[in-house]
Amino acid sequence: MTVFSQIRAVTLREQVAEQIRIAIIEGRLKPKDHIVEVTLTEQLGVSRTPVREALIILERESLVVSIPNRGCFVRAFTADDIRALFSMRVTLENFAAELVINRLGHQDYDNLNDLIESQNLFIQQNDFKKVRSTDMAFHQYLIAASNHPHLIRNWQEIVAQIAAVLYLRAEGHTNYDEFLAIQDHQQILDGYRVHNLDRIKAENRRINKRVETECLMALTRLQSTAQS
Amino acid sequence: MTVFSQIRAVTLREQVAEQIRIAIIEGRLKPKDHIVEVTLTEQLGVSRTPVREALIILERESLVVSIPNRGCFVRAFTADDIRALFSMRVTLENFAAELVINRLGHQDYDNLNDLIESQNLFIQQNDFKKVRSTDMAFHQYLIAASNHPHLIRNWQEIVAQIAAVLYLRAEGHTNYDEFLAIQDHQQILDGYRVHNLDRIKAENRRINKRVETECLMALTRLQSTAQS
DNA sequence: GGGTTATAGATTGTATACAATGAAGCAGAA
DNA sequence: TTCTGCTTCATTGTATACAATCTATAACCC
Repeated sequence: MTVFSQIRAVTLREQVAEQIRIAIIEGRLKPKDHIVEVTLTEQLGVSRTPVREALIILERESLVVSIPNRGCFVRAFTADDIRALFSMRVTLENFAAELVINRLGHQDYDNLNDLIESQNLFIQQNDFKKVRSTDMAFHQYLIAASNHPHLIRNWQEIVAQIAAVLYLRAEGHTNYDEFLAIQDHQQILDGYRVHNLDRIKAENRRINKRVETECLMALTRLQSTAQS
Repeated sequence: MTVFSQIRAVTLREQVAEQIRIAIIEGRLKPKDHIVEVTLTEQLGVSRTPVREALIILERESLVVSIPNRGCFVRAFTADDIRALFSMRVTLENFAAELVINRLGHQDYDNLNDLIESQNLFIQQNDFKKVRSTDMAFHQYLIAASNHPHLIRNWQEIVAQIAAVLYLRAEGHTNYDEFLAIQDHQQILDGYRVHNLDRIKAENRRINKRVETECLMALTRLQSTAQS
């Protein structure tokens, strides 16, 4: 059918944006950090123009905050921000559920199940970077299946921001049960298998509430240690 | 209480973005139009840098499409795009309804009612520009009341895109009943007054479905005339 | 000392120059 | 004719220079 995949020119500004994005998500750039353009210029080996343009992109994604004539700062999330993020994520994922519940087939169920099993394996191997990405891939699969451009874009933005706060959980809430996520995903998959929309929605709410709580606890913990 | 309101420096790129945004929404820039940077440079009296940066912002808002080394083009909406826009708008407005239904008070009901009456007046005066902005203000009031940053941002993006296709309706579907919108708004307001969430959601679905249909009809009409 | 004003340094905002890319048209060969 | 390759031109991508702005520090006055 399709022999070749689309070729897309990738501009410098997008590469720069991706690098900064990853640095924020992985916590190498911390909240409130001042992002100085020339510093990135030197580290990335490009001129200021693509750096500036990348920062504009990231500002639109709410990963950085730009103050005119002052500069760019890594976004710091408040408790209210975290609550807003998760409430929006539930809204979007439940919308996705409505769209895809009658579109998924056996192949999809198998693919989703494979992701769950992979994640299980990675947990046992203590490879938490892959655990995170597989976890993400599970949710992304459902969102992508919606084929709804705005849903996909908005969800990705929200999730990137959540990822940026999740590193807080990793630092603060050191020892939480990774297998809970496995059970969560299985519950969701079962909901799709039996075409029970309400069950899926309830699961989404429950799961996101739990992760939200973990994030909030990590946040307060970090804030109290920052004061001392 | 607060004597002064916050002063916010406004950069050139934001002013440029706003001008282009309005031009697209008002239909002065038409879908598929090639936006050449130097042309805007001359018309706006600024250099290419802020123009470029403004175009990056608008690309993130999906009002223009940027192809590397080719340039920026005003977004052209397909039928699927329009359907996606309205389905997302319903999702967001229903989410807003959940958030604000128990927060609105008599003052809010009065404000919303004033907006409905103003719109009624503007219709009778045939001042359709004010009709549009008052219509928008009604919905915006409800969204803003949610105080949910992501909801507000996502909704504004969606609505800007809808506005960009609504001018199609104005051109294609010349004579539709402006008073329908008045009735719609009254239905929604009544729903809030009696705290009936399901009724509000159903109204939102119904209203957006109707406007979506009008947009789709206008789109097919314009496409058929474009061929001839 | 408390408070205001100058000054210096760093950083961002804007303008412009140069490099790279792609589209269109034309010429020539199969 | 139809395809290929070349050339030109318009336009975007990137780099850099200059202007405007802000922060902080120090000098100054009362």
